[in-house]
Amino acid sequence: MKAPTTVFQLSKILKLSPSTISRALKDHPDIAPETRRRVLELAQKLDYEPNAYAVSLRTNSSREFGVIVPSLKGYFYDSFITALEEKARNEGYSLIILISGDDPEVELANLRICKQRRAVGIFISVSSRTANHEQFRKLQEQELPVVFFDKVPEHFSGHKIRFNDERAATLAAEHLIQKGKRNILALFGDPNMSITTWREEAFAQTFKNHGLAGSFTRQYILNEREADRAVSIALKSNKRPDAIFCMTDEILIGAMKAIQVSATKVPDDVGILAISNGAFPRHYHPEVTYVETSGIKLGHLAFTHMMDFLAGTETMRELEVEPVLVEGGSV
Amino acid sequence: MKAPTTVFQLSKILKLSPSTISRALKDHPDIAPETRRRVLELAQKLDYEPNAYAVSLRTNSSREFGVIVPSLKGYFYDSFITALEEKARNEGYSLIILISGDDPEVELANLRICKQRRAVGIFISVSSRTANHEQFRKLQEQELPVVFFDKVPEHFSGHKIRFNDERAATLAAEHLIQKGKRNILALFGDPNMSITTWREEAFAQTFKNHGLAGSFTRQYILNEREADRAVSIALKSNKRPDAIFCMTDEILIGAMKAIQVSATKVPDDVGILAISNGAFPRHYHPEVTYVETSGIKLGHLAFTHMMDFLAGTETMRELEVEPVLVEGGSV
DNA sequence: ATCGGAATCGCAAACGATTGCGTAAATGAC
DNA sequence: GTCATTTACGCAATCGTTTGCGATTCCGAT
Repeated sequence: MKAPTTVFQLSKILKLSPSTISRALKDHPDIAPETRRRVLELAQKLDYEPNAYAVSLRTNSSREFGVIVPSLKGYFYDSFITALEEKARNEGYSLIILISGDDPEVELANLRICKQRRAVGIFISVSSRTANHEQFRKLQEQELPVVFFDKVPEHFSGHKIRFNDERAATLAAEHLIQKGKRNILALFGDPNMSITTWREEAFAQTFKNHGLAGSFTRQYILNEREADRAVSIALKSNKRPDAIFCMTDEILIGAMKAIQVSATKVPDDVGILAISNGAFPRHYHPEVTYVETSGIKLGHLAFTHMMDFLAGTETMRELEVEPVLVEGGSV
Repeated sequence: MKAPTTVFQLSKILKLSPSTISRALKDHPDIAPETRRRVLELAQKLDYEPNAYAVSLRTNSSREFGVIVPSLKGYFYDSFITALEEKARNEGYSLIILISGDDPEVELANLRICKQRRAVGIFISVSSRTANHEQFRKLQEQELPVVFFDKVPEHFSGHKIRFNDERAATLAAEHLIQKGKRNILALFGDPNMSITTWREEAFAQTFKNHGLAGSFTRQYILNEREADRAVSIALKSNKRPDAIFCMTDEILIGAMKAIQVSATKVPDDVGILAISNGAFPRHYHPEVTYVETSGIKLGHLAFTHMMDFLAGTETMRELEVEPVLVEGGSV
């Protein structure tokens, strides 16, 4: 790469000092209009762009946030990041996006990168295998704001932005109850993940509150294929479920594959309801009714909270996004 | 944020010069083992991380790439970026990911950010509305390597990494012919996009080469809903197609919705074949046969080429990823 | 005792932009 | 014409790290 234009070069050409160039470029009142015009003109002509490193070093402010996610797939983080990026760009910030691949080692390395880049703040969805919170404690000690989102560490206090999972599961359960479903196959995710526990308990509690504790059968599903198999078996059984609840998009996809194989009609033969980011449910016909856990909303809230905290108008808090029911035609 | 530890602080505490600290931290042979040990120990204790801005400013090398994409959605860019990020991280580089939202203005702003950040190189999939190539010419003038990928500008010469679209369409056509399909509904995308033209021409040519020019009906589809409607109508017509070809994932999704509504059986009643990144075809049952245009492969090739060019072992070139047919059970 | 040469470490100048302070010239008030 | 103020610009330090060039000590070899 050719050496980019610098203020010094501009100053030499115009026979001015670097100070004057710098001030002219940022509309400092000390500069004569005619001088400013000449500077801007030459800067434009020579394609001058300020060296972000020099600026950040001198002003000691980086204007960038670190974003650490386990993966870009999963149809959630992409929308979260999209929301974050848009808001950040509008405020003059940019993002360092780092993918941990659900590996605590890489996650740690990524945190170091954020520190080296002097990020003003970090957004992180922790890897599911992250057990040690020592690094987060250190960051707090150094007063580098860390906003946890989606997958938040349970036994560590900090900024947390997540969905109200209990409410999501409750909404789902209530809708199924209201639609008269009394023999539901409820598919939950990994029972070792706290998100599963929360959703499952709220789901069960809702049925119990309606005196319908026996209206659903729960099953734990680790991946798409397992969902496929579970639903496939259930549909063939003699007491076929009248509705299927899918805790995640992944489970929904597996379930829908099984339904497509069978001659089962949705929603007449069996109802489907999922908790989802909102993309997949629309891929089917009829569109699947779902409780929305929107990455966009989460991204907006996370960014707003970060900015407020940086501005000093907010304290360390745990915030929740309220999910809403989006009716398709599947229940 | 608290002020992070600096070499200067370390040097004061250890009564050494900053030079010695700096050298000790990077295993310079001039440093005595005992001294190095003491420095590393204190650095560890005080959580020292080098200021990336100061390093980049001094060494004049940023070790980061700019990545500009129209969007993160669409299940293609996410995999491309994932591939890029992994390779970059392994080489000690990181990515500045910028989303243009298919807006040429934002795209331009993003390019400026890359320049200000002194990115070593830029990967960009240009917005479909980008008509002016002036900015790219300027970048070439400044010898800042720009690698175009996926959506590459047609009338501008530069590094281009894209799929062999002609081959993808040819593969698709040949597979349909081989399977005996003679009444195909071929759904292409926006006729104003060059990618559509390439795929369409190769598709048509393949049929012509087999003396089967009349075996398919082409239709242009701008979005998912249009695909849904087109297929829906076609399936009800008295000369129902024996196969449907979908040029993109978006079209596939719309087509599959229509198929789910009808009582049509795949592949017995109608075959389905798509050109896809590979995620969606697996969501259906039977899994949809597709010609793979893998974001992962494209990402790997783009990064490798960028590194080779930077190393001087490659020249400005246009490279293509060869698509492969992945058989599901839909044809 | 002298000398050559490792082995260690420090000095100081960079990298590019910003900014408090100082100063010369221009302007205004009287 | 004098003095005070404003206008417009320059000086030089600074951010944190790197690195070429010395400088010092210490050692064994002659």
